[in-house]
Amino acid sequence: MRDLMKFSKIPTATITRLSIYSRYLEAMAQEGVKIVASDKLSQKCGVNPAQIRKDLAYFGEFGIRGVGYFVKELLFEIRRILGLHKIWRMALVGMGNLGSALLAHQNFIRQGYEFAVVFDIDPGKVGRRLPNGQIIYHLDEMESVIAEKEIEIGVIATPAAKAQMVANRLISAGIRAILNFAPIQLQVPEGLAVEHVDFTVKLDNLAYQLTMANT
Amino acid sequence: MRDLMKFSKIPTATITRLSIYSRYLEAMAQEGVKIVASDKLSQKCGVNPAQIRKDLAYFGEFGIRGVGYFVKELLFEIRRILGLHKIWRMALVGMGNLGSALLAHQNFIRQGYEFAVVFDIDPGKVGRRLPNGQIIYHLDEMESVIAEKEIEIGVIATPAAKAQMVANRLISAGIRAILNFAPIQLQVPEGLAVEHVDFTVKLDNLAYQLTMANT
DNA sequence: TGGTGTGAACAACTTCACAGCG
DNA sequence: CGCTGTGAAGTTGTTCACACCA
Repeated sequence: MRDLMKFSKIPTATITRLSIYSRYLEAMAQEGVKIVASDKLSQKCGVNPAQIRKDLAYFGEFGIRGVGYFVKELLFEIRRILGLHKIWRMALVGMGNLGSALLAHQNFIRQGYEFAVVFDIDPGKVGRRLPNGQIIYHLDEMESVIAEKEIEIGVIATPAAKAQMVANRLISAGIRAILNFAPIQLQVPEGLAVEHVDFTVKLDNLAYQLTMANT
Repeated sequence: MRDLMKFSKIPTATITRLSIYSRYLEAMAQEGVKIVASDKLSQKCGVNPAQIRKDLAYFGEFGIRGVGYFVKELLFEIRRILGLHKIWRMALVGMGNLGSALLAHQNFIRQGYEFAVVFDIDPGKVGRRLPNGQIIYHLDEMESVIAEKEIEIGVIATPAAKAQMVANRLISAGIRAILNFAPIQLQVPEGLAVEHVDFTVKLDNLAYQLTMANT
């Protein structure tokens, strides 16, 4: 981390790729691979080797010329860049099918994330205790619970119709980032971090590609 | 649809945005809104109005100068462009938590998609009949079932370790497109359509943004 | 020797600005 | 008059090609 000026103009795509690199570096580290060159990583990730080197160069000089990168060291650096030297505390909102699926995804902690609280609005669910130990809180308790448990990331897994309302409440409760699974574009104040996971859009892309292929 | 040459160079981002436009047009159509201008749609979607007009212009002239676009007509055109004038038959592979969540997502049919078959490998699940009427087939029956039921899109909702194997089998069974929820970059032959839904990457983006915001 | 780090060329996408038309 | 459709300008991201160094 040398020149902070650099950080302002780093492409989002670079961060996304760093995340992908880290995944393969993790696998390699586990297999006992010590050193990797950008060409090798390129094959695994489907990213141009020059792109990989440029992505890394934004943050420092991690490689050795004529050799490559030390797997463990590079993994450590990327995780540090991404901010994964700590556990991020998340709130899950919406205990439907998707919510359950997310909770069950137990690699989270290893990767640096945990669902510290769960919210729902259904009286039949509120108050129940989940296998992992969490209690389901009512939406109305959000403000106090989020402050108390020091939650930083809100995950919206509600129907689309409720998502904006939930986002508003998360924001006024002091959340700083939102991962949105509902199929709407959230309106949020400047500076708040939002990411959107939307597989219906991806399906439409596939439908388009298949349709075009037949032309 | 005038000049087919145009179609070769349409940005993926354009298709993704068309999908988003269609969502808001649907909402407007339901509310009885007859006409919309690119400025209005821009506010809803968070896309520059010139961008919207340019996206549409790839495919024809759908608007009226000085007026805007007829909501229903534009929606129809976009759905035609995306290939949603038919129901796409999909195979779900992996009946874990995520698989269940996907099956429960019942807007699919209205949007132009249906899970026509479900596969798993767990003997405790294979043969069971799901609420929607589908039987869970074993992976080994994939080749025949996919041909018989004329499946075009495969949806991978298995653990990462199995995803490549499943993809290979889907491909040799004749599938033409894959929606992959497993956190690995699939290796597939040229020309096969693949989309990847990966929320851990999105989380890493949020972690990075939060970390940077504190610098 | 062989692979990194990087300026310079290139390619892709977005926004501007305004002509043109209903 | 107002909003579309679009060339031209601007911006951003990617790839090349090679100097440089372990």
